[in-house]
Amino acid sequence: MSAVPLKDQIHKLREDAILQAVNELLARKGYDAMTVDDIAAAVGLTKPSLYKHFPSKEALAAAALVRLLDQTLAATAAQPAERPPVQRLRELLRWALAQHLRGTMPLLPSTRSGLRDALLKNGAYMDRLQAVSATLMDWIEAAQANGSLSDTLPAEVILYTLYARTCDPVLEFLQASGQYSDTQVIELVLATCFDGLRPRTDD
Amino acid sequence: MSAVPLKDQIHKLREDAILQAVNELLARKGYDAMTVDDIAAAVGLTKPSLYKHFPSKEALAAAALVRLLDQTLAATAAQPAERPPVQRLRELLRWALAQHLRGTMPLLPSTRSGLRDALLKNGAYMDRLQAVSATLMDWIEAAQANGSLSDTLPAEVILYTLYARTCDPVLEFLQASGQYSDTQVIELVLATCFDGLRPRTDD
DNA sequence: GTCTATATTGGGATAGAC
DNA sequence: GTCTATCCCAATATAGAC
Repeated sequence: MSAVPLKDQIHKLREDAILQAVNELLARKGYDAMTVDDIAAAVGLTKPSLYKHFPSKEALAAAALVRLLDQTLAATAAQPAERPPVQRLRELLRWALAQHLRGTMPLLPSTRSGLRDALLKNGAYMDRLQAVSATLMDWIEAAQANGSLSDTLPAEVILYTLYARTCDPVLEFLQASGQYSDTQVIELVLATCFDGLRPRTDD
Repeated sequence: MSAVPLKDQIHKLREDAILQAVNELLARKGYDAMTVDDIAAAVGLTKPSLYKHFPSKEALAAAALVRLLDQTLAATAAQPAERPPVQRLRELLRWALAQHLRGTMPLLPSTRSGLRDALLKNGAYMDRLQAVSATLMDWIEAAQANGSLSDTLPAEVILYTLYARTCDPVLEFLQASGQYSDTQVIELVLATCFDGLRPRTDD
């Protein structure tokens, strides 16, 4: 157990604040529209100082997304093992939707952001994405096995669908309409995702 | 019946080809990453020539989206009136998803594209969006009334959900996985949208 | 490791010839 | 109404002083 030098702790805290700001900017403006000046202003630095911490805009965004995936991993680990798998999935999506509404969830998939190629080559990012996916796939297959998720859908279709809901524009539409509380928006999206648009005669 | 001058017909055809190219580029790269040079190259012109047809990049994108909404209106009008409303909605979504997979459906909502504000001030665009929405809302309410769509969901939540599915990243994920034909991808997304992820004990 | 000042490039838009 | 050549600004990135 070596003591962590105070200097490094401060350094870590500062970088964490930077990455948090990046995530919020990514959520609000997207990668292309977000400028490095935006980030610097948000965190109270100047551009060259930022470049002392991170070598490029891409690296900033990648590090911010890695941080987000770490938070996601923590959120999965926080799910009680005794909870039924479909409930764990539902709770995790609820958590992600809440992040989205709070403006701290950048639109992950966003195929056409120039960022995508860089992420695919980023080992730290891909490792964590793989880890999250593996956990979710376990839950999905368990839920299918016990009849609480459709087993006519391939598991990966369910996985992708859950990822996609995380950055569903419906959230912003409903929030912008001003007719629903954040909680109501989340429950509505959860309902359309798990129950579909057609009426349920069961349950 | 006044004859349309040949010159105007040619002009119309050329502008239509331009807008088609814009829609494909919007679908593939998104508004920010799409350059006016890209458009010019795709349609075999140079940049200044493009600017003779349209005054700005924003105007190009807006006109392309108006064209898309016109096609959407035509697709709604093509739905047989005797078909049940939920079937009309399903067919229309099927049509839109096919457009998306063919690479001709730009991601409409995309909140954070600088384009959004311009569109909100664009009368031609907003009129058509309003027209499409009005038709869909009629269908949705009719489907809720006859019990084929959930009436516990507000109609506008269903409307927004259908719009959102149109640019669902799940489509590209599944297509990229290479495991499914385009038809299968469409049917999978239709199923998750209308039936949800939980199993159906009915039907 | 922060700043001021600057290099450089990509890309939207235009001038002016034909 | 198409082209070549150019303007110009925004934004990434860096030099160099402190």
